[in-house]
Parts: sequence; C-alpha cells; structure tokens
Amino acid sequence: MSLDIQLPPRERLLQAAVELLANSDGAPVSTRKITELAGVTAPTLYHHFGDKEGLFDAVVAVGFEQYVASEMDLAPTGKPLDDVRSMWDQHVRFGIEQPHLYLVMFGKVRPGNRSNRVSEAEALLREKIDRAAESGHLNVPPADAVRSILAANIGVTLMLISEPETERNFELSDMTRDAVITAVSSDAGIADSATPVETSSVVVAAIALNAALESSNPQQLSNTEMKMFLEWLHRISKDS
Amino acid sequence: MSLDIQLPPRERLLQAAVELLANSDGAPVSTRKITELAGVTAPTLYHHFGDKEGLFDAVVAVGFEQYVASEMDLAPTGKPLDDVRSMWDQHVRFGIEQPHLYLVMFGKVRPGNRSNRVSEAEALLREKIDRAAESGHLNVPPADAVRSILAANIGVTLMLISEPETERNFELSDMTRDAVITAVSSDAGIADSATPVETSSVVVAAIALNAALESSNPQQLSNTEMKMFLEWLHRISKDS
DNA sequence: CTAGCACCTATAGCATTGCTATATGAAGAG
DNA sequence: CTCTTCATATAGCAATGCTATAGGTGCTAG
Repeated sequence: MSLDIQLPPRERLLQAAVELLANSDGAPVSTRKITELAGVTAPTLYHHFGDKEGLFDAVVAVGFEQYVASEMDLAPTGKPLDDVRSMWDQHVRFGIEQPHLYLVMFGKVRPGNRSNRVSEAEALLREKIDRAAESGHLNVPPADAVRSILAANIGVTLMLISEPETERNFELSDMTRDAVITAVSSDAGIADSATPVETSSVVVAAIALNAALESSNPQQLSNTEMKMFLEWLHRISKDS
Repeated sequence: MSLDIQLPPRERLLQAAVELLANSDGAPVSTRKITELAGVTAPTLYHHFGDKEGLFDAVVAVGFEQYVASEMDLAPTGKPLDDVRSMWDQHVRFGIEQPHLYLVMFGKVRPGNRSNRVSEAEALLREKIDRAAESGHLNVPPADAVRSILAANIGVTLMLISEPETERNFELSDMTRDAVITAVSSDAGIADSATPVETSSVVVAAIALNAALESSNPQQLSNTEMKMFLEWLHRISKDS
C-alpha cells in the first residue's frame, strides 16, 4: 500500500492525507486509511498532529499557503477594486481546482464558531479593500465590504462546487462578483426605487422587444435570421 | 429519558431528532441518543426512515415546510423584486432562528452533488423571479438571476450563523441582498462599462418576452417556428 | 374462535470510526 | 554502561451507523 519513498513519517502522513482527500469525492476519510497508506500506525499520527483535525489543519495550511501565494502573484494593478476582483476569481478558482481542500477550509460551518480559515481569508481581502478605501473608492465601512464580498464569494464557490462539472456556469461568479463589488464601491451608486412596467402580456413584451431592436441592431442573428425573427415577432404582436 | 407522551414511534423519533438537533450546538447527533430519547430501539428507526440521513431528511422536510409556509404568508406586493427581497429576508431569518436545521439543509456541500434542498429553494425563488421577468424587471436570464441570488443568500446566511450572536451585523444581509438584486434587475442600471444601455433594453425586452411566452403559448406560430423563434430569442438574451 | 398474515418492534451483535494506555526501540548525554 | 528522551508499535476501548434474526401485535379469513 505505502508506495511512498522513505520520507519522515510526518510528511508521509500529510502526503497520504492529501492523496486520499483528493480521491474520495468528498466522502469522509478515515485515519486508518491514512495511516495505512502512509505505512504508519495510529499513535504516530496522534503523536505528530494531536488528532484528526490537527492533521487536516496541517494539510489545509499547506493548501492555504498555495492559495495565498497565488494571491500574492497578482501584482497590484493600481486600481484596488480590480485587485479585489482578481482576488475573487482566485478564490473561486482555488475552490474549483481543489474542492476537497476548499471544503475542509470553508465547508463545515458551526453556529457561533467561525473557522480560522474564514478569518484568514477575511484578513487577506481586508488588505486590498483597505487600499480601495484609502483612495476613496469605497462606499461603506471596509469591514462591511469585506464581509459582504467574502460571504458572496464563499457562497458562489460552494454552489459551483456542488454543481456537476458539466453544467458549471462561471457567469454566476462574474455576475455576483461585480454585483457586490459595485455595491460597496463609490464609483457607481446603486439606484433604488424605480418604475415597474406593470404590464406582462406577451403582446406588450413583443412590442417592447420590437421597439428595442429597431434602435439597436444586435449581432447575434444574421440578416436573414433577423428578418424572419422580426416577421414572427410582428405576427405575435398582432393579437394573442 | 423519554418524556414524550405516547405518540406513534415515528413521530417520537422525529420529535427527538428535532430536540437533540436543537440542543447540540451543531455537534453531530447520534442515532443512539435519538432512539434513547424517543424510547425506541435502533431497528425501529431504520424501519421507518431507512437510515440516519432519511430521518434527517424527514426532519428537514418539516422544517422546510415551515420555511415555505412563511414564504407563502408574504402576499405578493405587486412589485416582484420586493417579493424577492422578502424572500431573501425570510431565508436569512430561518437560518438564524434554526441554525441546526439550516445547516442540515444547506451546510454539507459535496462536489458535483447538489442537495435536494438547494434545488427546492431554487424552485421557490425561481417562481418570484419569473414574475419579475414577465413584467420586465429582469436584466439577465431568470436562471442566472436565481443562482446568483441564492448563492449569495446562502453564503450570507452561513456567515451570519458562523458568527457569534453578539456581533451579528444584519446590515451585511441587507447590503448584499440589494447588491445582487439590483445587479439582475433592469430597474436601476448597473454602471457597468460592459453593458451599453441600448443593447440592455433589447436584452430586457427579450427576457420579458421569453418569460411571457413560457406562461402562455400563442397560436400564431407553428411548433417548428416557435422552436426556432425561441432559439433566436435565447441568443439575443445572451447579450453580446 | 382460531389460523394465518402483515406490520411493527426488540435482542443481540457486526464492522468501522477516532483515539489511547502501555510497551518497545533507537539515539544521544553523563 | 546507564539513563533520559523521542518516536513508533501492540493491542484495545468506547462510540458510531447499521442489520440479521426473532418476537410480539393486531387484523382478516375460514
């Protein structure tokens, strides 16, 4: 089983944990499998890491360093909010590429007991947000901005992870990212109450689309397609 | 231990599970404690619910019905986006008031394996969003709006739950809520350089028409024509 | 009334889990 | 050579989810 070359047992345990965690599709990984794969016995694990969570913490710490390192690679662009955007994207990418690590870090929520990793991620984001605040790009207190962005970021990442790979739609990430960032930024104010169009019939909607199409010609349809499309649109607008 | 009045064992199991879940501060609840409190033995549990998850599913179903019921109490205001806002608030409130139930419902994420509860919540939200789309309040395809809002909603709720009660700041919820809803709504344009206003109105109208067509099928087009028409409509709503 | 039948519950126990009390080995210090 | 210290192994405990099997319990058919 233990195909590892001779390394210090501590390292072999870490390596085994990472490997099993990566191939277990999110199912719980037992200490026995880990020690077996590492070619060690139980007390060795507990001698080095205290308990199972200690081992996972160590594993996560390694993963988190990669995460932080990838954040640091992103040089400041001079536009702090763009840096925040990059950070969001890195966060999502990390979650998608290492879902098991990500779930160990952010997946298990306990009431009234925030995980260390959340605090660490918050601190990382806080740095960038502070820079945005300094240069007057922020609309709300930095702490609020950080919490809102991070909450949405984690929510989106968890949702993407939970979706089958085939139907993952990353527009979800971009859209939500820009939504929360725009909301906390002073660059563009959020307008509130508006004038709803109370009518909801097919005819009215068709007419509206027709009018909109006349003032701007989108490129998604060819000329012949557009011609036919408008013809049908006209027919629909006639009556219902 | 079993202080319950004589009820059918199935009900006593449910009741015991709820009670233990509520008093366990998020720690795992064992089947033995449940059966002990219910005054039953193990096979009874497995006879009625299949396995532990089945029991929790049943518990959650009850909780979810409360959740849905509280949603339904909110009469439509005529402003669909306000209804969406109420729904968000109800979601958060439910999570705060019953964190253990909430965590069973939305807390355990598995890669590529979305939970039923997420799908159900999505369907509930989808209804309201569709109404917003029908009346031209939506900026993006309803499916995208729903996912974005729900992801942020869950993310915010999880974050609030994980925070100590004393320092819970509900502004986080309001802020994020308005951010994502504003982003998907056409009532107040996001100052986003990527989406010029002219095409935006086309997109809005196309989305509204699409939603309207789904709720009433007009007879002016044949089946094949309608199919192609919808295909093009979809392409137009995708934005450019 | 009784025999059969379906449904529900209990006895007892298995395999796996995280973890540990205790012992054994090796390596340096005196 | 002895003694201490660190690291690993032997063996096993208590708790977990779950089940093979058997025992009631009530209903319907004869």
